[in-house]
Amino acid sequence: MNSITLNGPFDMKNSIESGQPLAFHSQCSESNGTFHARYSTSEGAMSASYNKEAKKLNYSWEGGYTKESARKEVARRFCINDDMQSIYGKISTDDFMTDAISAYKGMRVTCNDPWDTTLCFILSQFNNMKRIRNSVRMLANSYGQQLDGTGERLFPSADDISKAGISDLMRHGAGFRAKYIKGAAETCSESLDLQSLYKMDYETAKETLMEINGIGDKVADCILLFAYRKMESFPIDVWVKRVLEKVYFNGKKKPIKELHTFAADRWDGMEGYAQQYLFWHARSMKIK
DNA sequence: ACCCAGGCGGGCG
DNA sequence: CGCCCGCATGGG
Repeated sequence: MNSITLNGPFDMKNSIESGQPLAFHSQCSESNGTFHARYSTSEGAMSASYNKEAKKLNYSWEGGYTKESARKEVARRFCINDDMQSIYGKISTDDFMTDAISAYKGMRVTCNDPWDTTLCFILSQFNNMKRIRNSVRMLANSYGQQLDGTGERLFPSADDISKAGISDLMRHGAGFRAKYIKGAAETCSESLDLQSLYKMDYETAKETLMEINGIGDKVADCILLFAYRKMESFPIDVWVKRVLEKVYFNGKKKPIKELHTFAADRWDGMEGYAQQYLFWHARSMKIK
């Protein structure tokens, strides 16, 4: 069994279930304290589990991975080198944040493939978590490449989706977002190299993403955070908006623009991690 | 039955 | 430019 020993705190369950891309395309189970997840990528399938006592992240794989590339995938995916103490030092600005951190200590902002993240978060608009999961599963089953030897499907690539018809995409769970994911898939397989955004600064990368129909301020920030890990990004959805207004503005409604400025001032350079803890704490506590 | 969901683009004032 | 509206679909 291949494994990686972790130093800092790690909460695999919440890293996956907290509404990040893995929440939409992994299958999870839990048995006597060990959390297990299986997820597909464009190259193959990965099985990973975390043993809290031993602090070991165990993994195995199928498809186009080598021993080295598999290890790299897991280490990168779960961001094992994030310095959690330093991050917590930066974002534990008040009681609400310290509560969130203690509730989900070790939850990581994971690192995901740009196209996977783009597809997941275009699907997320005006949608709920369960339906997003089902949509991704249906799209993978219909359009993803087959993993050799199994009936399992890989995550559908931009090329796979670009070849589908809009009405078929609609029927496979995308609904009115079908035209957006097809357009994005065409752009990403023809004219825009998503790899090129890694070397762009936050603002430029965001402008580039928002040129795609169906990607607005919030979805762009999600892609920049969960794929490119640009920590200045601060996706503001209904939950984050509500919790910010409640905790920091005495319940007063504030425009998105002002909330972005607030976050940038308060969690300067680590807004992304702050958002993930705010979001998941607010959701779990059903703060409205 | 009825309400709502990790927003977005388009149309209007 | 800001505001407001409709949007496919299925889970609660």
